[in-house]
Amino acid sequence: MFVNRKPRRSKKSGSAPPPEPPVGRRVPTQERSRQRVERILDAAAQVFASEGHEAATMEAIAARAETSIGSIYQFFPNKAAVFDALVRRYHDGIRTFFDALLAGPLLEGPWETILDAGIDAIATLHETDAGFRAVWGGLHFTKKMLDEGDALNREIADRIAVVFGQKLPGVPPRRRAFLAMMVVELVGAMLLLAARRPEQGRAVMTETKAVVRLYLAPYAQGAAELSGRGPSKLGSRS
Amino acid sequence: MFVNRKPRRSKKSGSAPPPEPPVGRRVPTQERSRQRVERILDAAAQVFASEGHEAATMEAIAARAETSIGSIYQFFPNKAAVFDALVRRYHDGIRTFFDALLAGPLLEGPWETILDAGIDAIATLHETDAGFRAVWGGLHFTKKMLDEGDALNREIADRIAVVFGQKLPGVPPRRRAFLAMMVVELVGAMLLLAARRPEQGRAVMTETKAVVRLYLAPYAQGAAELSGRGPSKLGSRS
DNA sequence: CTCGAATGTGAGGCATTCCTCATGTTTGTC
DNA sequence: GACAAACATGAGGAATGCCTCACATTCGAG
Repeated sequence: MFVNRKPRRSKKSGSAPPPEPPVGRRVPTQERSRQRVERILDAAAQVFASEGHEAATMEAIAARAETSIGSIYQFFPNKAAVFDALVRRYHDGIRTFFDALLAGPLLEGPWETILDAGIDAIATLHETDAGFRAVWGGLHFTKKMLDEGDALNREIADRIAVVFGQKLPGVPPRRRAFLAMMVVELVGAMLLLAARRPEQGRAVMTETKAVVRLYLAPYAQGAAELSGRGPSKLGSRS
Repeated sequence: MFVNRKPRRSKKSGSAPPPEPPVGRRVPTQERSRQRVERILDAAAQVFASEGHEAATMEAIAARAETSIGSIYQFFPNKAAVFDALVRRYHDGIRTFFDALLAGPLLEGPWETILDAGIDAIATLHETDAGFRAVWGGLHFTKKMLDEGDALNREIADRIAVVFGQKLPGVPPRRRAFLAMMVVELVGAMLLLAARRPEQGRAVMTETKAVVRLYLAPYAQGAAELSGRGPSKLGSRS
């Protein structure tokens, strides 16, 4: 466990510390320390991704960041805060990623194109960025982190549901949200699989696109009445 | 890390210990201790599943098993061995599960029925057994454990590929294996999702069945030539 | 340059954890 | 009942990890 140490907030007596961040640490004001914080987060991601979670000690992170333990504690109150910050950084990155994706000219095309391009883009991001990979797949050793990952997935699903509203009209909102959730989770899981089996990674993502297309096809414009599977009440059960 | 203690194998001198398990510990011969070993493994699964991996200390496991730390070390050489045994136990359980599933009269029916019944059965197992859930989704904090989980998935996929050989003729073997892998991983991921969102769990599994059916439909008897998607070389890339 | 504030450092305190081992208890056999 | 082997126990040794704090260094304004 991380935080169950005695508070021990002694502080030198004789002077009232004026600002003092309530729970966090010093806020970096110089460029130097801002870079240091970045290096610490990079190191945390690298150590976690390559050495595994057991090896992610503060010593190891400090060493990889080429700094000292003390420096870490200048900016982070404890170990959990480091990983919180790391998670937040990558989650923000993913949000930005989706902002860019859904703001581009992509939305003009048919839904199949959007999906294919979106999946390709995420796959590339996942392949490229080790930190993203670590946060996406492996940083779930705290209940809180798992919850935050889940919350991010819901957020992404919400955005996709909006797109579905435009591209798959005639599907009731609840069902739309459910479909979006399924797509997000499905693609996310397949990303993990692709990372776990590098030699088949590309093929996995190709098939993932096919799966999602097949899954959504019955809901595309006008197909609802033709096939047996149309918009239904599924997904709104308690 | 677990095992990087000095061997310290002192042993009393003066007598050649005749059997002595090479790396493990005593092999339980009495019924009493056999039950104790079971209780220890149960406790390990429970602690891990409910308290999370950080709380899975030997003390906690001993307490939950209502025994002493010393007793654990009577049968397990170290902490890693406990989790190894736990993983092995549940993996064996899953193998037995598939043996029963694929040996029953189920195989006589059409492939859709087999898939639906199989998915339902696994979902029930996953819902019922907390230990299974812990091993399936959360015991991946060691490289070795992740690898063993991956190996198990491959094993399951191999068995399913055999069934595909009977039920989806005309699909080349490599493609069959790939499809089986996709199905296994897809269902596995959806099980995790269902556990993460209990209120939608049933709906998720229902949709999973639909996804898998849609995915496999083009490969069913005679459909290969009709649709655009037939047996292809996909999945055999390096 | 001067000086105060911001920043950087790492040995060591404190807690926690794994694991051992001397001692005590139970079981099965004669 | 007597005895040995199997089994059970938990205090404590050894290691490790988180975090602090006194001191050193760098920065930037005047």
